[in-house]
Amino acid sequence: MYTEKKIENLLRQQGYKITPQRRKILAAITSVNEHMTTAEIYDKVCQEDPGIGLVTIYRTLDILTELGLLCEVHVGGNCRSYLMRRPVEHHHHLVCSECGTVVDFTDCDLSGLEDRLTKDTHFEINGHILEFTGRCRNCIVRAK
Amino acid sequence: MYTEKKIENLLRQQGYKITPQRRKILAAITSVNEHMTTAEIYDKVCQEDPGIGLVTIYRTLDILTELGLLCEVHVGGNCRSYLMRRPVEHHHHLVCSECGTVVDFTDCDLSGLEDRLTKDTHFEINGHILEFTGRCRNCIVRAK
DNA sequence: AGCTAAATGAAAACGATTTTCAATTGGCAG
DNA sequence: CTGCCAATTGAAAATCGTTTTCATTTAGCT
Repeated sequence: MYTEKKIENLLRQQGYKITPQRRKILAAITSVNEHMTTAEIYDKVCQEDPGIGLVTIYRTLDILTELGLLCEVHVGGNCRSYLMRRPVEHHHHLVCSECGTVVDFTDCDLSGLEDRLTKDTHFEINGHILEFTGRCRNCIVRAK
Repeated sequence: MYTEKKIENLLRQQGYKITPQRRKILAAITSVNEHMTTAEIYDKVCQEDPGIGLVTIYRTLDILTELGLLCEVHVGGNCRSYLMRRPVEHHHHLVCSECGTVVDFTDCDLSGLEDRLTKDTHFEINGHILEFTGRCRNCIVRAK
């Protein structure tokens, strides 16, 4: 689990400056346990600091993504890429196609499949995306 | 496997008209066994009919996607959604992060994982995305 | 306190996709 | 075969999310 402070130190270590804007962005991201789109993060930060530029959000999110502190959800017909909070450990998503709720899970044993694919295709596999889609409990109940 | 004719009939059945433009788009898509972006499909169709509008490509691809005759690849940092050919059968992708080559594979036994997730989360799971990323044989060789 | 490279915000640029709208056309009805 | 009308088309403009540009500000070392 990354605290705001830890992330700040990480940024400093990498030579990035700690600006008030970045502090607010970190505060926004770490305060929420849900997946958020860029726009949602922007909105949240704006509540604190209406003067902040959307560009700054993008730039900061880019840095955080590059450092592996954030990751993205790849789901949905239009393929909008949703940013989400702290992965660190390898994990996956279960996404409700009705309300967008995202549940994380970590264990996925794909090593057997990966081995077979490596053998068949001679690819050097270095990662995978695994996402389940469905309807969450709430949406099932609501539909009745 | 869908032939051009079969797709035309499917469209007709659904009340869509068969126009010369749509014929050319179908010809382009069915003639290629590779994954193509919208732009690539557009280019290909343009070789046949330079007058065709990109809009028409988009509209036709939307229809075909809705009818389940096409699907998309969800991979890559910027999450560009690549359109590709005829899925019909459930399948997955192995994508080279360097050159973009896509290899399909069909078998993925995720039923155990799916069962466990259903039990844990009470989601009604109805699908999944599984994509491996890596470097293809060519790119590995080239890098040496 | 002063300096400098990094960071910021506004505006413009951008690429992919969608909407608008007037003109055209496929395909059924007569 | 002909006419009609809703569906389809293409051009242009609009839109969306993201990136670039650039002049101004600022974090953080000296």
